[in-house]
Amino acid sequence: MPPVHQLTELQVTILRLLWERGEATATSVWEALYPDRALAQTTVATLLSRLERRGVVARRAVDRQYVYRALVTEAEVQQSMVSELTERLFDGDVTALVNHLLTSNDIAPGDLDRLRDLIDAAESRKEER
Amino acid sequence: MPPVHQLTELQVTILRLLWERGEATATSVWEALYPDRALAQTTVATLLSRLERRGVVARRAVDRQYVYRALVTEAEVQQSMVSELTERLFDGDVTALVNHLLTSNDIAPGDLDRLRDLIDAAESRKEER
DNA sequence: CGGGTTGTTCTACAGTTGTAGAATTACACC
DNA sequence: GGTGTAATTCTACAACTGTAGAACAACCCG
Repeated sequence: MPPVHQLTELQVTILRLLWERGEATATSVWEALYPDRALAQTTVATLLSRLERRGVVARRAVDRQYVYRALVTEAEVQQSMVSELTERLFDGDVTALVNHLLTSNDIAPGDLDRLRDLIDAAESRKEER
Repeated sequence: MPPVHQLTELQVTILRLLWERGEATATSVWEALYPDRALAQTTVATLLSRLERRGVVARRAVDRQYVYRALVTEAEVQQSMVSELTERLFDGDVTALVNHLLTSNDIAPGDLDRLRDLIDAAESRKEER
């Protein structure tokens, strides 16, 4: 697994499409993006080429076009970006991050119960080992 | 409060120093950074100037130097960067983020109990309103 | 007053990103 | 076999970032 370090918003957006679909051509990525971001096709092609050069995605030739797929998993990117952010903004203190999330307004009423369940699940996973 | 959008790692590192200290001269920021990142003093000065131009920090002249202070609060930056990340990587689902954190190895044994307390606290805050 | 010291600003440069037109390639079909 | 058509690659550019030397300003001290 290559070092993911940081990806920009647009790069992640593209990766998400690849994760969802497994594989996709440049054109189909462009189409999927279009409603939100009306980029030129060549722009998307450029982005994908650069990601390929960086080793973030790979491609294979099919017919007359390339089909791209992600070389990094969603979990890997989440892992590295979240821990980067935790480190940077919360001094590595995960509970501080969670506390921030709880204090923010982004929490829906039912979420709190779901979180308790998640914590219980995490606990039993821990005990198992 | 100005739109913070995204800040790079180094920019946040500098801001953190300003938050800790309230105010700081370019030189003292440089000194504090030095053990970790051996930058030239002029580099740090450049960074601070640019942040000032962007309205992220302000400065006032004292003696023969400038004293910088942050114009954005730590909470604001956390807010905007975390929700940005949640949006981007977890489709805005905060519980998915927390779940990721719980599943990762960054959780210390005692953290789970602390999190339960935090959830309880969040709940009573919610009920109060 | 002259020169060293210290801090700030200017200028510069390479790398990355978002952006996309221009050029090229390769088919597919008449 | 010539010509659209569709895709890829090349080239370009502005903005931002990390990086820092060079130049400048202002003070302090002898």
